[in-house]
Amino acid sequence: MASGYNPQQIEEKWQRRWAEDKLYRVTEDSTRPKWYALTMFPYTSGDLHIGHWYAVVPADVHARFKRMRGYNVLHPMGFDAFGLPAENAAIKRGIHPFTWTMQNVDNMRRQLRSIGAIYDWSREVITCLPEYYQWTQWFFLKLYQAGLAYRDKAPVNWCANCQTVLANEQVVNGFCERCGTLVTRRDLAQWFFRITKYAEELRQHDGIDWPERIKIMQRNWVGKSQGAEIAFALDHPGVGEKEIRVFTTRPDTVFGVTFMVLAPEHPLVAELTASERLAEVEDYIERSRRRTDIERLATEREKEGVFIGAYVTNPLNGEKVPIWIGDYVLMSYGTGAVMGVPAHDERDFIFAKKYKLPIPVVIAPSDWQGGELEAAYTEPGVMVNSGRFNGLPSEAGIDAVCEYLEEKGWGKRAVSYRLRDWLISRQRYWGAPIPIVYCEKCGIVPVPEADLPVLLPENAEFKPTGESPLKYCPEFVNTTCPQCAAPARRETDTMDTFMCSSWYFLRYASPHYQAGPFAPDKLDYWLPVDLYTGGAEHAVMHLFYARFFVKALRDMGLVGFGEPFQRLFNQGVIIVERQKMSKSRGNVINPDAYVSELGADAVRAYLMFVAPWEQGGEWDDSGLSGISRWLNRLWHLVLAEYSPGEAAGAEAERALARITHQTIRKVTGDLERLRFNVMVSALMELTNYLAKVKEAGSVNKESWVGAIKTLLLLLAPAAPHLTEELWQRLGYAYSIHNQPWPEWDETLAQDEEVTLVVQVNGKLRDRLTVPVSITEAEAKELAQGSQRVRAHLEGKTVIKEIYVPGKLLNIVVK
RNA sequence: GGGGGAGUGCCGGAACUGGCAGACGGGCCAGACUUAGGAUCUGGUGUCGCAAGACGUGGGGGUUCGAGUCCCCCCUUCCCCA
Repeated sequence: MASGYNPQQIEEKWQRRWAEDKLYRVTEDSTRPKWYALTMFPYTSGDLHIGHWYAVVPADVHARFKRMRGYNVLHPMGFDAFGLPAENAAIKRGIHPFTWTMQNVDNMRRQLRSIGAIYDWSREVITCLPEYYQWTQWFFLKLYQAGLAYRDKAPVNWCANCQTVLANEQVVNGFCERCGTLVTRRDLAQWFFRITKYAEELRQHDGIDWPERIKIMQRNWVGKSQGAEIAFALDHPGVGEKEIRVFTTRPDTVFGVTFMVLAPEHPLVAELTASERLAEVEDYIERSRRRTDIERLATEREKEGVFIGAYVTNPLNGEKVPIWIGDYVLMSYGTGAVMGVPAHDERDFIFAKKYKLPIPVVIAPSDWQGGELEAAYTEPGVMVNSGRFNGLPSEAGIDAVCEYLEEKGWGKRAVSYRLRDWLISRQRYWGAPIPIVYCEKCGIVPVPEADLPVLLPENAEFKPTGESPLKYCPEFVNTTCPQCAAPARRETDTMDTFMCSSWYFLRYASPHYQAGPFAPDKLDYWLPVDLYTGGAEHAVMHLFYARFFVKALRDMGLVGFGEPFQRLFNQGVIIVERQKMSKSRGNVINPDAYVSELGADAVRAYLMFVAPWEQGGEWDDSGLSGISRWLNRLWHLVLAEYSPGEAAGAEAERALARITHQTIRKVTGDLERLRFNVMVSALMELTNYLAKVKEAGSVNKESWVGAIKTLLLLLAPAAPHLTEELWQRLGYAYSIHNQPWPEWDETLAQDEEVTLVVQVNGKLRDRLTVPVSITEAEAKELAQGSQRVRAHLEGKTVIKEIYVPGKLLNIVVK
């Protein structure tokens, strides 16, 4: 009798052997179709928990399946290694971010190896190494040259006491984390990428296979609205500006404007404020500085504002409109000014009620009697009190008003996006330095490509200031101007880490290429990514930035495609005790103990089985032991001596072939559609069936051997170590992972008999086992012969009979 | 407030384009083998009912010969945006 299943031994053994043989080493091969399967690379946080496994294992199973189906599969792995936690570790524990990060990489790489995936480790990328971030900086320069990178002022969190910039997480309830001083917002010159240039294209997802909800989220993120930009005339002594422009989606309501609201930081506020209002206005501006944008926009918050004592004129009706400031208007959206139409906008309605501003109706509800409104009416209606437009339906009015505005030169049709440019400056150490030099004479000077990388100095001081530590590193800051050689200063901010992950999938094609970020021929072979999998939390940020990057590179002629990820799939989340796993909750499941006790193969199979991949589910030890039992049973079944019994015969052999081929068909389809849970259950069913066959000895040796072989091949992607071991023990040639995927024969998979359901008035009355070839007439006759069916037909007239071939007969009676 | 999911036995979940609800696994119950069992094997397991049968996929309505599946309303819950 064979020895027992011992995953500890065989898993390590095969992992070593595969590595020695370079079994999963990938090179370009024009004779096979390529398949680029990418899993989002992990952040180097320290340990892989079971959630990481959940992201990684089914992706590996699918990649292995593709490999067996004859594809040349690239399935790489790497590490997203820059970012704040490394710097916090430096501050808290006095360990250098590089050391901390690389220790984590070592540990995570070890854990990832224990999974037994087909990663080609020679292609690993680590974003914090100079050989990588040199190209991150190179891309910055390319974007700068293309006019897609620019410097502008943007607000940051500022602590007046510490005299420093704070990161968002250092602001606790609006106060400085350390000294408790109220945090205000202050403008700082920072770098932006002009992602808004691609707003329209980023809304479209033509030709790519992405989940509908991710596409919707991205469209909402871009936030396109159509409407008009309208100039309200300004005539204010001593002010050069002659108009204030507002964007509105409702030009049909312009006759109902009774006030205008500017963002408190609007540049005209200082000039327009009447002296007697000054104190109140300044006080209001000061208070709104302390609020975050999210607070300012919160719908449940009371809308507040202050009249500044100035007016504009409504071009359509010539009325004087008082100017207010209100912090629910943001400078960064639209023009930083909105028109107030209280009768037809909820926020404006509340605002007008509070400050007793008039609320004239200009869009009449169908049942309107001319009275006052109880609440804002935002639906379509008929235009009233609107001069020449009276009587027009409001939907048609939008167009008519636009037409008129354009004719008179008072405004124009316009599109407004919610999307803002991407702020990439971080006042942090652990990131790729922005390759820019500031020179007294030459101004902003990009670092020449030949001088890359701009290395992060090792000896930076980590003060928990929130300000870039590079600022206090003279060897780094002080340099010479690349243009005029005069003394100059380096940019001390580093780049947002989303920048590193916006192009890493390009690097895997040629990770050691030194003449550029990628070798063009290799890129052409592998890209775009065929299947990209990862968590849905990256729906907007990472996936959005990566798409922007690729589109920008396409327009520079650097890549030949406009979408990086052909198909996107989001797996669900593994939860523990009904809660999301997190370090702070202390409910993180580390897979190492399970791997050493039950084996990686059992953990792999369990994660596939626990729930549909896109859904995720609860981690449950007892479910895992069920899988372990199955693999054990399978092990003994495969290695057991098989001897046909006296009852062995052709019918049972046909039945076994049928089940086997049906299983091939099912498993193939399930893997193709990433339905791993049902794939595993199909393999369990086949195992159970084989156990019965074995017990009965009902087939000849050849049939048995063939079925076992198929079972192993079908299981190989899911349980690579176990199947490799059994494959070898059965005497087949190494490696099972180089075998072609089994094909099914549709004829053999065909059922000979089916269960015909007989219903009377839609209620199940009998089940008949009939040959598949049964005709409608035969089926009806058989049904009539059924005692149980007849009982329900007695004394009734048959009105109609519905027959679904091979499935069902429904007799409708009265 | 807007957008998107999800509600099926005791539990995780099956059910392809409407056609046998509950596959597979866990748990539980009974039995076998055992010095022992958190091992292994066999059988059972939606609810009510002795049975025939009736009921049953969050609730209510609808379409249909037939609805877990399609349509409308409602409830619960999760995620994203505000």
